[in-house]
Formats: sequence, structure tokens, C-alpha cells
Amino acid sequence: MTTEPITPLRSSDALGEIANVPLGERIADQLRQQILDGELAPGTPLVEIALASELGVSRAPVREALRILGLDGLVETVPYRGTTVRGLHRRDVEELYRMRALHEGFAIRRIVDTGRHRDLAELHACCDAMAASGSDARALNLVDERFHATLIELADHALLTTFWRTIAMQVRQVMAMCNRQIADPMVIAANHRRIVDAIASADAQTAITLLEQHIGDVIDQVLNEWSRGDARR
Amino acid sequence: MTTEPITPLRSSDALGEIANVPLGERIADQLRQQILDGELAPGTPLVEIALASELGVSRAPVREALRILGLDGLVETVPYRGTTVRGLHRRDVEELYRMRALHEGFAIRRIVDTGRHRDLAELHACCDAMAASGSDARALNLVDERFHATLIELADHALLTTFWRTIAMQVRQVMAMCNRQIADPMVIAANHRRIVDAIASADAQTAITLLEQHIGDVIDQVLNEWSRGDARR
DNA sequence: TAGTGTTACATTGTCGACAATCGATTGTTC
DNA sequence: GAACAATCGATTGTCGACAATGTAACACTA
Repeated sequence: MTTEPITPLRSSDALGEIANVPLGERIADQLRQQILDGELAPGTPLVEIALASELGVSRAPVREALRILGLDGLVETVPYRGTTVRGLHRRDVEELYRMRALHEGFAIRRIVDTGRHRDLAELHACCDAMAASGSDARALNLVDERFHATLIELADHALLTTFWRTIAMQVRQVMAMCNRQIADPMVIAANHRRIVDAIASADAQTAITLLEQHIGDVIDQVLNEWSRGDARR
Repeated sequence: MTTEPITPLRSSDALGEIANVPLGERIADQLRQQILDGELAPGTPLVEIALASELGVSRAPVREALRILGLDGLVETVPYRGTTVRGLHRRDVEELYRMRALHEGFAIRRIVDTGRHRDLAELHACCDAMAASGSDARALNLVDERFHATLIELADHALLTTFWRTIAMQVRQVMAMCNRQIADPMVIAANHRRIVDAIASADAQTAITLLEQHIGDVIDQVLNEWSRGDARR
């Protein structure tokens, strides 16, 4: 658990964004990154005083950070016992993806129902980027993430966005543990393009069916990888 | 904002449940109760030091409690600005109920798909209790809550349960602000019974349609009450 | 008066120290 | 040797005080 001292730099990047972010949030960002990248494996205990001394801060902001991560569903806290990186069982993974399909399907229906299916430029761009990603697995993952995030954004539903954020976070955590490349970028790009086309022609039902098929495939592949690789937790 | 000193009693009720619950959680329970009962109106600022002195504790457990309530979606916290009881706009209410319909529909499909639609005794009992609730609005609300909670439980999906808990919490908050009695208990009981029957005959699609209709009606009534009564926040 | 800089205050963020709790280890008794 | 009680160490929970931040009121300038 090599947790480097946090950078005292402002965490913002956009111009003019000089908001002062509390220590706790910056620590949460850093730990989240490590969890999502697989550096902090599921089950790893996150001891407050240890993290505090490693980061050169007191326990208060560390507690704050652990609370935030709990809100993201990335850690589990038991009173008087401590906090650990959440272990993902086979069942959790399956539930996660079914939930994801449910929410994205809802997003599609909403996009069509509210007539927002004519502004799909960003989604098309994502498909193009997927096809062009070649063998760069990292780039493919990023684009895929952007595609689905855009889908949710288009639905224009704050509560949906909140829930989906939690789901996407855990999905990313799962992906980090499936190191092996999953599928052919061209196939993935084609799958997504079919979904976008169905949305564009206001055919929500077809789009949802395609999406569920796609996610169903991903579940199979991930779970396959899961049972073979390591019985984590 | 009459916040009474927290009871030092163990918060448990079940026999033998002598688990020691941290102060923060007990404070969260108390504040949640007040928010859900409408005692703490949306927009009410929750000042840490004020709550701490009122409750006779330090700020640490109060902060903890506010964090927990944030996780429930009942309060909003802005860094360096403070925490307030979440204001519910018309749009939030609409999003909330659509989300609820989505999740309960998912639960129904899952109950049917996994063949769990033969153990609906509890749901039937709820319908009976609804019909028998007469003019006791409070009792009707409680039974309604139990009905939908049971539906979610039957789906046997941990992540769904987590999400639904948040939704149910906010629904209860909305209900607390719609003081006027919404509808005839007998009608509500009949509506629910139709849904249960459809589930029992493994007809998920019909059950979901009925559910969506039912929730659609509730949305209309609540939003109607909403726009007339008070333009809260 | 409109606009700007400054100051004061209320509130949250952070810190270090102490108390409470849990699990395991050790010691004791039969 | 097994069952039970006391003890210990590790960790979280709670506390009070101080620092950092943001808002609003105020004085000042043009």
C-alpha cells in the first residue's frame, strides 16, 4: 500500500476554477484512483492513523475521505472495526451489470421520449473513437466510459445521474481486475453504433434490447474471467 | 428547530440486540426522523455547533451524522458553506417517482424470472391491511411502505435494495409534506391487489404496467398538491 | 449613488489527545 | 486438554481548541 503524500496543489484544471477543495476530498480522490486502478485490492484494510501518517495529515480528513468513498460504494465500514476496500463477489458483479443495464435502458427510453434523440453527435464520435482505438485497451475503456456517461447525461435526469455514478465507479473497479483484453474493438464499436442508430430512429425498444444483449455479453465475459482468475475475497 | 437531547439508551429494539451504536448513528437516526416527519423543513440549515450544543455532544459525531444523512440523500453539504435539509423541487419529485417505478418494475421482473412469485403471502397481507386501514391515513402509509419494501426484498438483489432505500427515504419525505389525504384506501388496496395477482400469475409485463399506472397516478396527485400548496424552495 | 476595498463574524476544516470498543492472546481452573 | 476469564494491543469514536474559508456589513473613493 504505497500511498504517496498528497499534492498540496489545487486539484482543479478548468480555467478560473480556483475553488479551494478540502483535504478530505483530495484524499478521497487519491484513494479512489488507487482503488479504481486496482492498486488497492479488495479487502485491503484502510487504517485511519496509518493513512494519516503516510499522507502527513491528521485523522479527521482521512475519516472524511473514507466516508466519501463509502458513498461511492468503494469501501465498507463497520463501527469500531474499521474500513476496508469493498470485496466484489461474483454475485456483486452480476448485480452490478444488471443494474447498469436497467439504468442505461431507462436513459434510452427517456432520451427518445423527450425527443432528445436528434443530438447524438457525441455518441457517434465515441463510436468512431472506439473503432480507431486499435489495440489500445486503455483508450478503448476510456471511450467506452465516455459513451455510457454521455448516454446518461442525455437523459437529463439528476437522480439517474447520481445512481449511475455509483454504478460506473464499481464497474470501473471490476474492469481494473479483468486485466485481460475482453473483446475486439471493432465488434464493440459496431455494437454501440447499432444502439445509437436505433436511438436515432426513435426505436427505444430495439435500442434497449441491443443494449441488454451487449451488457449481457460483457457479463458473461467478465464472469468467465472472474471464476478462473482468482477467487478474490 | 426543537432538537431534543439524544437518548443515551441503546437504540436497538430486538431482544438481545445490545450492539453498541456510535453516537453519530444515533444522532443521524434522530435527525432523519425529524426530516422524514417534516419537522425539519427543506432548506433548514443544520449547523454543526448548534446541533452539538443542543444534543450535548461535540461536533465530531454531529459531522458523522450529517455525512450519513448525505448518504441517504436527505441533506446537501457544500464545503465551507454548511449543510441544509435538501430542498425538493417539483422536478425532483417527478424524477423521484419515475425512478421508483423503474426500480420496482425491475423487482417485479426479477421476482417472476427467478420463480419467487409463489411466496406472496406478505404482499397479500399488506393488501388486506390496506383495505382495513379505513380512514387512518398514517396506518395506510405505513402499510403501503411495507408493501413496496417487501416487493424489493423479494427481488433479492442487494444493490437494488441499497438504491431503493434512498428512494424510499425521499418518497417518505415528500409524503410528509403532502398532508392532505391522497386517495381512497379501498381503491389503493384494489390497485395493489391487481399487481400482486399479476405477479402471482407470472405476468410480469402486466404487473409492471399496473405498477407504472399506479405510480403515475400518485405522481399526478402529489404534483397537483405540490404546485398549489406551497412553493417550497 | 455606484462601485470597490476592508473588516468582522459565523461556520466549517483540521489538529492532537483521550476514551471506548473489539478481537486475540494469555493465563487459570477443572 | 478444554472451557472460561482476565488482559493486552490495535483501531475507531469522541472531545475541545485552533486555523481556514466564505458571507455580509461597513467604510471609502470617484
